[in-house]
Amino acid sequence: MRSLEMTTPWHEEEEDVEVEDMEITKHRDDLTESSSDEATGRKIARRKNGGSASSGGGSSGSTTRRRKTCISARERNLRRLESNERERMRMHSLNDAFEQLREVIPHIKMERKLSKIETLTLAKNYIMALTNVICEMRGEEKHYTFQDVDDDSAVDLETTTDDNSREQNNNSMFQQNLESSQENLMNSR
DNA sequence: TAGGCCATCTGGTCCT
DNA sequence: AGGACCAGATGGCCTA
Repeated sequence: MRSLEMTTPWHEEEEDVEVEDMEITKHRDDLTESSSDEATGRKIARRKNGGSASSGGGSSGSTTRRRKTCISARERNLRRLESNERERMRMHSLNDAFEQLREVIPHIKMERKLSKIETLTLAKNYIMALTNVICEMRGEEKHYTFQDVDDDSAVDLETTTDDNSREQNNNSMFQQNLESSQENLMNSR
């Protein structure tokens, strides 16, 4: 478990807290304007308007002031903002990867896109199905069995019966797809 | 309205 | 030292 003790919260610097809040808001304005992603801009805008965005630990509303550190509060703010931007970019690239994964996983089309946990679960099942096909082609025993929905998935705890049946459909679709492509492969030889 | 999912911020820790 | 990664917190949106 992480320690909730913060060593040097960035707002507990030599400058007044309120001044720093103003500055961080200004920087967020800049980032919002420079961002090409509208959704990102909206999210940041929301943060500006409403959310405190304070995480657990030191930012619990304390207005105590401390005098120390070799870098200025302004510099610290700037680094925080740069760090936020990098983190946003990192999460965007992660989401891009999820999107690419969604595109290559055969699944029953839904009106809504697959959630992240669904995407990972389907990907796992697809890999298992592919592994089974390889085993079959080698004349080995299948590694995995698809019985209903697997029991250790977080999805299973939260999904409805419809979702469960959809996942079963997806699994059987894996099998059908793989069997037909297996036949094609055999025929082409 | 509750719950699921998500984006973002944030500070701590790890890695180069 | 600085960036990447991680996990907790928060609040918005959507759906049943």
